[in-house]
Amino acid sequence: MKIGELAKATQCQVETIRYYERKGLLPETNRTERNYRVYGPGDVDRLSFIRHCRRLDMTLGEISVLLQLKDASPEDCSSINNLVDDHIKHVAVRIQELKSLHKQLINLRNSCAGSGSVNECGVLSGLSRALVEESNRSILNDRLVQGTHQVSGRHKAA
Amino acid sequence: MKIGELAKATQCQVETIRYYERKGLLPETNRTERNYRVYGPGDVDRLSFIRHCRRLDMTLGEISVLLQLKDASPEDCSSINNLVDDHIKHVAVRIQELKSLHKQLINLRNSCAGSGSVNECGVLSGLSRALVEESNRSILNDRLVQGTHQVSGRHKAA
DNA sequence: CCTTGACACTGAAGCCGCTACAGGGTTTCT
DNA sequence: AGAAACCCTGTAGCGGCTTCAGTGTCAAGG
Repeated sequence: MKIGELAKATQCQVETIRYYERKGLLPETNRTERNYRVYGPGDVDRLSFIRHCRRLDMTLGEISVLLQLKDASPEDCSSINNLVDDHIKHVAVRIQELKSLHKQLINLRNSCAGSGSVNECGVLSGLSRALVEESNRSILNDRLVQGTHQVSGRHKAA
Repeated sequence: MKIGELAKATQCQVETIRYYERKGLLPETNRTERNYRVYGPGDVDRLSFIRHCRRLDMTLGEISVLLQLKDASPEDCSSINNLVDDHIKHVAVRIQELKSLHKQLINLRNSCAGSGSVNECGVLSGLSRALVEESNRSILNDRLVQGTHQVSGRHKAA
């Protein structure tokens, strides 16, 4: 099968496949006489695996490690489980951060009395002040949160 | 005051200040004879505002809009509130996505019986299959989640 | 047989919000 | 006077792609 067919089979964009190849997640394939990449069912499996991992928000680095463990088929699965456990922790931390953020934003929003002028509004002045509440200060503290906004490429395309 | 002092006053890195200037969030300042940027108290306010917004994970685009509204001081604050409301929605959506993700990961992790071989483990095979549960399928569906992993620059520095 | 359109290829640049570095000049302190 | 600490510009890097420019290939229809 050619790259376009693989793309359809895995719900993945053609460019993304080539990108994964460059990054070493997919092996370099055989080529046709005319230099087209040729894939087999094993490639569908491997790419599906990668995409599922990405959907679980693992980094390409983590996925790389998983693929190596998978390829090596070691005796026990503890290294895989450790990786997954770590990832679960990442996600849990992000959720806590975002919850704290959400709380702060709601507080901020509530500081607007109604439809008065900006000067009376409280939201802008709230933004001018440090508005970290006592609530979750220890978590959010001084760091930036990041990651609320989705990268939109896939959505536009799909 | 010079750029380093502004940086200290706002807990912001010097390079970030110059970056904001390039991006148009901070105006181009006066310069000394020797071409050093010179800032006043108004700049501290403006940069603090920007940093607080960033701490609330707004994009520079959103902050730009807020700054314009702030500068223009319109009659009512509804446009500001709308922006903040939208942002709150973004955050809420991200939290839901991450919760669903977390659930899926826990399920995946539980599919490992114990310390058997990888073949029996279930985690890898789970990753090979689509493992979106019925639970939150509508939300996560086919899209990538992203943003679990923090960009670490600031932490290293601080 | 020729054209049109869909597909394939490479390489480079763009997105976000910075960070970091190279390679200079200036100021401040000892 | 010399060293450390600051300032400047410009460029490249991070992740995970996307997009674009420019070219080549292939199957179907007129």
